[in-house]
Amino acid sequence: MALEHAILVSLLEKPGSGYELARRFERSIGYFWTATHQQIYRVLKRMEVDGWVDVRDIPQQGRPDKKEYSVADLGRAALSSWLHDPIEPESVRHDLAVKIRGAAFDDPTALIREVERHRQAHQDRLAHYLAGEVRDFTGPGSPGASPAAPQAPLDAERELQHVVLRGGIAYERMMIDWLDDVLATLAGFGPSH
Amino acid sequence: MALEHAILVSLLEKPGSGYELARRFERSIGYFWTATHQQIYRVLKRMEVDGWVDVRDIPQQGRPDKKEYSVADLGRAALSSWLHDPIEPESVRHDLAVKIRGAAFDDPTALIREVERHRQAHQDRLAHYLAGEVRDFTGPGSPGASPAAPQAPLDAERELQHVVLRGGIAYERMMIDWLDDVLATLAGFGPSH
DNA sequence: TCCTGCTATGCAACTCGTTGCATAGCAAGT
DNA sequence: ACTTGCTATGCAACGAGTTGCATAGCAGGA
Repeated sequence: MALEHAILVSLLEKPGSGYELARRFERSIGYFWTATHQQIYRVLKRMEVDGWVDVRDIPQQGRPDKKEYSVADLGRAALSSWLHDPIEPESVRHDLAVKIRGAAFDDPTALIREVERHRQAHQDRLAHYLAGEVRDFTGPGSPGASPAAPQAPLDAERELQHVVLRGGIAYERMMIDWLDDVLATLAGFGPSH
Repeated sequence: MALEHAILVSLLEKPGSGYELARRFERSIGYFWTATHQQIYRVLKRMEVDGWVDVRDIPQQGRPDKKEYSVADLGRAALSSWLHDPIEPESVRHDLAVKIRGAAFDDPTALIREVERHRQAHQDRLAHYLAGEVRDFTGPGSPGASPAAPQAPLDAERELQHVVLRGGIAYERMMIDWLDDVLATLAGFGPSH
């Protein structure tokens, strides 16, 4: 299980409340690990009991109080130990691939709209990623860096976030290309024209 | 939930026992949908109760009897209805991406071996896919097809399996390229040399 | 002979993930 | 005045997935 680890990473990048975490899991880290607010609250509570995170009650005006969580030493240690543990090649769940194979036993052309919807979703996400890349990873510290600054361990966090984002971009591009391939294949069946 | 649908597709492609299904879920369809024998037996039993599949007891010699499942009309209908239902853009779980972002708060270079392991796993799977492609999707019926045969709806099953496999190939290639990018990024940190 | 490993099926316990619902104050639009 | 929507947290129930274990016969190697 790695939701707790994803939460630790997110809290290390920036402390925040369960609610804020839930929203990060709709963007950013959420593109690589999904979680609902329910899971997050439940796991945060357990992590608090286990001493992985510290809580601070923050009164707010005009809105409910929030509990700001930050990573405790025990949490850092737990993350470190997880990082040093090898993990298995992750398991995949592609509903769409199952549908495509299943379409052979139904009307293949009926899948076209569905595939087009997915293609659009990937296109949107790609645009989103690219915008984020321009926003967060161009400018100061990126191209050649200032000649004086050593740059080496300077911003590991930033560079690692960037390489993960590049992975997301590559993934979306591949999906769009593949879905085009799927559409071309589906178009080869039943002359709906 | 779609395990039942994945099972229906697999049984339509070829009837078989729970055990055989479990092994298919380690190869072939399993690259797009994972399941253990436990899940499969449990779900198969429910599908039998619901009348989605038919069972035939097949005595064997030298080994235990097996129950061969095949898809019943109700199952076909259930699959068809699922195929016509739109599904959400699938949720992803990339442990490795979480690890990479987490490495910023630990020793990034310690991840290199892990990433190399994953790269190797993807390389192996790619080789496996490519071998399967040559084996199953070259030769009779593929390149231009015989001029006499209409070919259009002739082998939808085969063509759809092929396009899914091409997706797997594209995915593995993308991952290998991305992991190279990750390795290059990690190598930019801590001079372990 | 014993141990390992394969086919073949299954139970029980547990954890993880999902869905529906509930509370509660404030802001902003109709 | 009413409704919608946002921040913020949480319970309860259920369904899905994982892990450990059990049975049972046969094949093959040490």
